[in-house]
Amino acid sequence: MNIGEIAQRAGVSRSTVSYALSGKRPVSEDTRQKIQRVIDELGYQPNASARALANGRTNTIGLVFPPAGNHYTGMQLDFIGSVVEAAAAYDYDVLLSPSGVDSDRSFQRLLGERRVDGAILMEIRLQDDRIDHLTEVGFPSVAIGRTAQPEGSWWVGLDHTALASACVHHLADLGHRRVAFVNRPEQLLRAGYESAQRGLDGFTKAAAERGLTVRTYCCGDDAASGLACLERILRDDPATTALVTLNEAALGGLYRGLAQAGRHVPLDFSVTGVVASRWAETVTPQLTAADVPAEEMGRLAVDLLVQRLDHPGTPARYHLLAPPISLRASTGPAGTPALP
Amino acid sequence: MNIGEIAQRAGVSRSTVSYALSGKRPVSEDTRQKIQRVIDELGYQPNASARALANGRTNTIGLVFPPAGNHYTGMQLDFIGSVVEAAAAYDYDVLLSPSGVDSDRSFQRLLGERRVDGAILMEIRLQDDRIDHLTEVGFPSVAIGRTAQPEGSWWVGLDHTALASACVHHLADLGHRRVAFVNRPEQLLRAGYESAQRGLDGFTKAAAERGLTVRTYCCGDDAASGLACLERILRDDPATTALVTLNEAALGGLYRGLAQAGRHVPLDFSVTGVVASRWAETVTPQLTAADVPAEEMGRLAVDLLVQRLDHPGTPARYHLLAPPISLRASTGPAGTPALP
DNA sequence: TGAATTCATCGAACCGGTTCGAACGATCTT
DNA sequence: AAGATCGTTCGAACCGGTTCGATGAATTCA
Repeated sequence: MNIGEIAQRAGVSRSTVSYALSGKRPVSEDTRQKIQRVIDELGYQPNASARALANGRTNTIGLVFPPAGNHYTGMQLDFIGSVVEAAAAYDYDVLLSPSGVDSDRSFQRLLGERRVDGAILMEIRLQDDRIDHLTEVGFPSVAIGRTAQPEGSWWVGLDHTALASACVHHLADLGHRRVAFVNRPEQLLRAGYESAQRGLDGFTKAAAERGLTVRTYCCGDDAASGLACLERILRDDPATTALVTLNEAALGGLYRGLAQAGRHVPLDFSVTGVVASRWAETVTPQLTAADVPAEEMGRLAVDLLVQRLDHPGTPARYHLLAPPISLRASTGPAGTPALP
Repeated sequence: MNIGEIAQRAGVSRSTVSYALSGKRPVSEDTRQKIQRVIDELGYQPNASARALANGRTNTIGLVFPPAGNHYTGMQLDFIGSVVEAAAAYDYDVLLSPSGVDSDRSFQRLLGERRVDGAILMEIRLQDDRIDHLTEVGFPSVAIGRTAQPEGSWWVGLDHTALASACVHHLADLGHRRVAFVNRPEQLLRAGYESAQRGLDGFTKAAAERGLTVRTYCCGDDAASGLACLERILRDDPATTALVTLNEAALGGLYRGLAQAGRHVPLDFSVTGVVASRWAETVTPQLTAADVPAEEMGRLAVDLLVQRLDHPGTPARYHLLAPPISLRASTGPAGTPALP
C-alpha cells in the first residue's frame, strides 16, 4: 500500500495526501479528515526509502564504534544505550557501524551510500583519520572523545588529563608515595587512543608534581590480564601501595591479584581510577573513582548532532566534562608498608 | 554524483552502468573497464535509499532490544556486538530499535516504514505480542529466546530449564540441602520473561526431585539489590549454604553480601548460576556457571535470518543451546553449617 | 459586474537507482 | 545473399514519496 492508493480511496491527488501529512501547505479540514480516515483504516505508513530519496534525509544517525576483538567494555554499552534512547526522542533511528579506521568498508558505506544524515563516533584517537576525513568533507558528525586538535570539530569529551590527575592527588593526599598506573592495552595506547594517552599524561605530570615514585603498565581488557598485571606490579616494586586504573574490564582481575597477594583494600592497598559508576559499584570494596558519565555523554552527543543537522553552518560546539571523584571504599591512608 | 553522471562520463546509458555494477546482464569487457575507471576516479557509491526503493531491499536488519530503564546487562552487550559483526560479514547493516512491546512506536516504524528487511528480537517473553504480530504478518524475524509456543517461528534459544536444573544437580551432588534462587527483577518475571520463568521452573523442579529445601527471590539488576537480596536470604534461612543466580548484574552485590556476612566462597557458601563467561571470570572467586554463549547466539541468529531472507518460504528453523557448567572456583562441598 | 485576491487542489517533474523489452551490428547458417 | 542468432547497448517505465507551478472556484474589492 502506498500514497497513491490512499489518494485514490480518499478521492484526492497524491500531492494532497502528502501535504495533508506533512502540513507544508494548507489542506481543508474536510479532506484532511477524509484522508486520515483512510489512513487509519488501512494502517498506512509512508515508505522510509522513498521519503529519504525524495527529500535527501534518512532520519537516521550512524553510531560508529570499534569492532569487537578489543572486547567491549561496560562504558561502550552505556554509550550505545544512551545514544539510541536520545536519538529516539528526536525521532531518529540509529545505525551501527563497526569501524575502527577511516578505510573500513562499513564506514565508507555509511557515508558514501548516504545511509545516515550524520554520525557519532566513539573511541577516538588523538590523530583520527575518520574525523579528519569527516571534517574535510563537511559531513555532520560528533565525536565522543577529543582529538589532539579538536578545534573546528564537534565533540563531547572527558577531561582525562584532569581525571587521572585528580586520582593522583587523591592518593598523594592520603600519603601514598609509590603508585602504579594501569592503562588500557598497549596496542590501544600505541594507536593513540585519547583516554589512554591523556590519562597517562595526566597521571605522569601529577605524579611528578607530587614527587611520587611511579610505574605505568598496559593491561589487556579482561580479568586474566588484570591479575597478571597486578602480579607484575608487586614483583616490580613490592612497596607499591596504590594504583590508578583506566581499565574497567581488568578491575576484577586487579582485585583478585591483590587478594591473592594478601593485600587488603583499602587497609594496605588503595585502588582508584576512571570507571563508569555501575562497574565501580559491583566490586568489593566499591571503587573510589572518577565516574564516567556515559549516559550523559551519549545524550549530549545526540543533542549536538541534532542541532548541527537542524542548523547547518552553526559554528562548532563541544562539551568537556570533568566529573569529580566519588568517594567509595577502595582508598585509604597509606600505612607503613613492609619494605622488602 | 549519481549513476547518470557516471553514465555520461563513460559515454554509455544509465542502465549499462547499472548492469556493469550488478552483473545481472553481460557487459563487454571494454565498457566495463571504461565505467570502472570513471567510478574509481570519482569515487562513486550508489545511493542506498534509491537502491532500496527500486529493488525493495534495504540490506539492513533491525535489532530490537528493550529500552534501558531496565539497565543493560553484559549479556545484552555481547548480543549486540556479535549481531552487528555477523551482519557485517553478510553486508548487512544493523538498525537499533529500543522496543519492549508490539505497540512501541519505534517498533511500528521499523516494520511499517520498511526500514529493514528483517529483524532480530531480544529479551523474549513467553507470551510475546511482538513475535505474534510478526509471525502473523509473515515478517522475517528471528528471536533470541523462545516463546511458550515457539512452533512455526524462528529462534535461537538457551535451554534455561536444563541450565538451572544442572546448577541444582551440581549443588545437590556437592551435598547442599538448602539452596536459594536469585532471579531477575520481579517486574520481568511477572511480565513473563523467558529466562526468568523457565529458569525458575527448572530450578524448582530439580530441587523437588532432589528433595532440597529452597527459597526463591527476585532481585534488581544492580549491585545494591544483590546485596540486599543476599541479606534477606540469610535472614530468611541462615542455614542456606548455596545459591543459584540468573542475575548477572547482581552478582557483585551477592558476593559483597556474603563477604559482609562472614561467609567464605566456596568454603562455607557455594554460588553458581547462568552467566556470560566474561562476567563469571571477573568476580573472585571465579564463578562456576553455565556460560551463556552470547556471541554464538548472536551469530546464529544472523545466520538464520539471512537464510530466511535469501530463501523465503523455508520452514522454520531454530537452535536450542544448552552449554555445560564451567567448573571454576565458587562451589564446593557443603560443610556442616551451624544451624541457628 | 468585472478584476483582484485567496484558498484548496491537481498534474507533472524529480530524487537515483533497477529492470524489461526492443534495437543494433556482427557473426553464423544454409 | 538472405535470414537466424548472438552479444551489447539503449530508452522508457517503475519504485513511492516530495515539491513546484498552474488551475479553478470562492471571496473580496472597486
